[in-house]
Amino acid sequence: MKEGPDISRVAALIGDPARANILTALMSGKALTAAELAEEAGVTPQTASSHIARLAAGGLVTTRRQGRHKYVALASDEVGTVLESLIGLAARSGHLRTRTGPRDSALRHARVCYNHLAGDLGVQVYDSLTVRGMLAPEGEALAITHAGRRFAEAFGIALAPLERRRAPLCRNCLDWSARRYHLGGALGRAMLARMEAADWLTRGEGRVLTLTRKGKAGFAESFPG
Amino acid sequence: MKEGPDISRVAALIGDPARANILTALMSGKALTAAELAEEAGVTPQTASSHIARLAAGGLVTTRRQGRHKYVALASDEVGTVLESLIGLAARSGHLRTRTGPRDSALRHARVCYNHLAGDLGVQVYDSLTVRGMLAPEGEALAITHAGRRFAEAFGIALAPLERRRAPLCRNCLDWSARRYHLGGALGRAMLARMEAADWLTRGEGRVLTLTRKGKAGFAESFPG
DNA sequence: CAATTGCTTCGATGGAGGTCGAAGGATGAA
DNA sequence: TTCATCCTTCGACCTCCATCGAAGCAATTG
Repeated sequence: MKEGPDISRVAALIGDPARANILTALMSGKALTAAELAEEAGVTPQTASSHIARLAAGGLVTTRRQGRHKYVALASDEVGTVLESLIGLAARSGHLRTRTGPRDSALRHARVCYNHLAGDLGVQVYDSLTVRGMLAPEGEALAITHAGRRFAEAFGIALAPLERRRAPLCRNCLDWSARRYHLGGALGRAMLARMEAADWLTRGEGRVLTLTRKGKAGFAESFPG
Repeated sequence: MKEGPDISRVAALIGDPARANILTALMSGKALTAAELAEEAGVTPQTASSHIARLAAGGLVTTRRQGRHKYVALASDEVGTVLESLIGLAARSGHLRTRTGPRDSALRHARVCYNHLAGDLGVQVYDSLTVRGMLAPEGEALAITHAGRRFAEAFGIALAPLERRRAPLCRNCLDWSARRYHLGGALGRAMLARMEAADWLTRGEGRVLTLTRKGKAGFAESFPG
């Protein structure tokens, strides 16, 4: 009937609430077991099993058996990118959930977005780096400056191995809660890993990140407003 | 149950084949009437009317009455971007349609992708500009060089007004048919408009573009391999 | 070897929604 | 006004599929 790839199949996969919850939970970047995903999605293990099988058949997730556990993860960065762009579009179109849970405010403050830092804290980092000339946004694109490279190395991040990969080093990532940009890409992931290693942040339930006392001081010093 | 914008609602809207066809047809950038969309989607006018109402309620399209016609268009560039990224994901995940129509090969050669040039011809332009140092890709980002600015102005494109807009000037757009990048963004749109004005290309059925004799010579001269 | 845990398959149920025929506006043309 | 065209609403049908109970398989534990 029409030409091109069948976009509706992929969209229909994401279009079920239970599957969307599963995919959203996987955006933390961690591999989760089928039982955990069932809990996240609010369905029974049987139902989750069927959904996971569909997502895997559709190429959106990969599964790996380990003992009697089945670990599920997003199939690629591209899937995560598509999900984030859908979240952005949904937020702008006013498709907010009717029920906002108690974790909501904590999520707005600091959360994981495919292994990089998002939320108000992520926006603060982005703004601080941009104002001080470490990052150079050009439209939707984002480049790192020489000053930014020095800063990253001083922060404990080796840029060279990150740049050898095909994935972009810096990427503007649109924050659905703040409607502002935060730092994605390989550098964003490396920075979050560094912050976790330095005990600035601890992972809470789901995608929530909690700021430690040490982190509070560290952010104020390294990323002044 | 979960936090954040409701991604599944938007995805479910795109997830119906008829609606996906409608949205894909609108990616030409033109506003189409309800009857035309019904034809494109392969459903009756009643069904199309219902789908259009849902898409409008979901914020994906805008409608405008003009006489007894109802013109439908994508609501924003962001919707087009999400659709393209979904097309890319679908193509990589192997969700190709079972039936490939006769227009398929023409589409692979040259087509409209949200008002800029895509297909083999679009990739040729992109590669030619990149090799000759007019465009500077950095990861997923894309910048225009000084040489590129001179080239664009000589091609009859005033860059200043384009840069005042918030939308990016250059954007890498992933081609589902060639799996390579072509030039999107404001500059991509301006170049296609210029090519059409110069009678290099004519719009065929749907998103198909046909190369004229004049255009054949023009491409060979302006965008040598 | 049980017993327990984690996942999957099968079958039945129920609901959501896509589809079109028929009829009813709404707009413009003759 | 009358007609034709375009779109919409209503109602009925029907398919698809999400969901869960029950049972079965697989792997670890005692």
